[in-house]
Amino acid sequence: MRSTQLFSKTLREDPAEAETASHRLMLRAGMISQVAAGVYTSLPLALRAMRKIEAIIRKEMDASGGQEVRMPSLQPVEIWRETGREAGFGDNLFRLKDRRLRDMVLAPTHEEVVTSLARSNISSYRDLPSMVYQIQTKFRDEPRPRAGLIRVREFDMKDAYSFDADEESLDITYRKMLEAYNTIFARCGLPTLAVEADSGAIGGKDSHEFILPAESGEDTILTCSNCGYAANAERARSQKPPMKLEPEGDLDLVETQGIETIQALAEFLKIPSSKTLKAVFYMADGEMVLITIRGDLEVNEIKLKNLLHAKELRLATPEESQAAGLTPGYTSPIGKNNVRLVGDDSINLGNNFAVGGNKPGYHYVNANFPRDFAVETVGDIALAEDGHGCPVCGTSLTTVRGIEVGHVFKLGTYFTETLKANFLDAQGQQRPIIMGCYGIGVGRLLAGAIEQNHDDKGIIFPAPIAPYEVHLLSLNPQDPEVGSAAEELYSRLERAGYEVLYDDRTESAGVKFNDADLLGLPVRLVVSGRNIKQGAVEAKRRQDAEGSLVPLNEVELALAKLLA
RNA sequence: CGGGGUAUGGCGCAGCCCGGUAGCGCGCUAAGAUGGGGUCUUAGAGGCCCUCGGUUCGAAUCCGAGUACCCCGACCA
Repeated sequence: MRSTQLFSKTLREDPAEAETASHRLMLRAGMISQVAAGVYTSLPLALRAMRKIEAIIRKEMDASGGQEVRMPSLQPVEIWRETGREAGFGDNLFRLKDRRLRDMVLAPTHEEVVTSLARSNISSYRDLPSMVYQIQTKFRDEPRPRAGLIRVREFDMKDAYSFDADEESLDITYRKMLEAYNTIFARCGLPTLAVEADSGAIGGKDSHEFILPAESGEDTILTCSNCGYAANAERARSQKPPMKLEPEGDLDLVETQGIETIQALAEFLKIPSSKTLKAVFYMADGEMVLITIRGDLEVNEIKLKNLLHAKELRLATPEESQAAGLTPGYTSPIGKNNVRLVGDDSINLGNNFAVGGNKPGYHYVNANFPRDFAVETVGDIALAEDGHGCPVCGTSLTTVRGIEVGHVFKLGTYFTETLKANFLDAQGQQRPIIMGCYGIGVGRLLAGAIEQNHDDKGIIFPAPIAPYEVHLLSLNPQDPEVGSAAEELYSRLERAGYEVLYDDRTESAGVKFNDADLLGLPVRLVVSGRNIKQGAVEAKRRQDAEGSLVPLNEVELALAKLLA
């Protein structure tokens, strides 16, 4: 491709709206163009990179026994009602009406349709296991699209769905997919971390996310450098900092006028925050729940939601707390019987806690569980944090920020049961098919790749997903000698099958070098008067500081080395 | 949904406080010079100043109501 013909242009200045590196660079490089919040046009350079990612994905999915299909985005709302996910997705679901005023949705994912498909195509254990996948557009009305292609409302996703007869078979499929995913990301030149993840409201046993480490990422991961444990903070378990047990003291009420936060309480009483218990008020499916957790820990709402089997969970409003007789800053579970009481298991780690006095201006000291208060349920509902112990080996956990680029889960039989996708087993019994699903965000992976691979001058594309392999610059194409040498080299490389972006513009050398750095193609070839005099071109990899002169007739040899 | 911010040629911005019919840089067009890190000169083209309403002889500018986009949060009492 000649630069003079390329549809998009680079920008000399940073677009004002873009703060995240990948967003800024993709706009400047002329890869994407915004249409609305979270809605983008992919220009030729971005599309080529995405096609390369897709090709890698297809190859691995096919190799794992997947068969490509194409399901529609436009779907009747009824199947979403059947599975309960019309409500589940809520406002994230794009809705529209057709001309007969029937309710339709733009699909955010395809479990409903694929399960219906399985119902009509799979009837016997002989049809299992099997897997279909597609690379197709998803629509999700995200509350807050952000950072260019990182979080958008319309995006391409590879989604695969597996069908198995039993759990053992699903295990095999699942492990095969974990491997395929590792291969895909490795082949894209992108190191990812497979981490344990929350499987969401639908349930299912195992779930892993593939995280691309990046500072700008939205996910927080806890990892153990010793045993390799890695989990999303949403569900990570941890060994909470232990506290020495003391001889139990007598429960006592002390005056603490104006002391309303854990921090103030700890300072006032000259004790660590881990010697306090804090009370947090939630509404779980409309019911007030009082959470008690050690003062140095935070509530993990996802863990809490899972523990309570709640559909909807949110913090209680001040009015709701008031109505339940809970005094902000001074509440404890002691003597409470008008609300549900739930405790984090940290209430067992330590004793003689300071807790709210249940009247303004007072706190109890030496509160002990279960001597002084009861709770309906005790469970792990605390957020795992940097420095906590690894749940497997006890080593101190560290946190990493990252971008979720893939997610795999064992779905089990939720969809096949509600949509009655059964098969006949060898004994002639009807049983629900067991499903797994596996997604990769193509555009997000591209953005993540740039997030991870750039410097202050621009993108540094991993070779396997670069829009072109070679950036051929002709400095001063007006010069007949340079011009014809560059033209010859260009057509020679094209014929040899290289993907070349040929900067044939009559721009100054500086402009061309800067644009080449911005686009970040793996190898840059420079044809100039001074190189040609020596019968050579300069070859330089984007990530290297210096290039080297290569004789004209050895360019292919050099490229083979530099692109390896 | 809550908070903050922005909206003026393709991009980045000034002008607004103090109302008088729009300007700068980049990019674009043309010509010439230059030719290894955003080079220089000259001449041009390009704007319902987000929308609607109001005030006024007159509104990019003042007032009101919208809309869009960006950022933060959606979490501890």
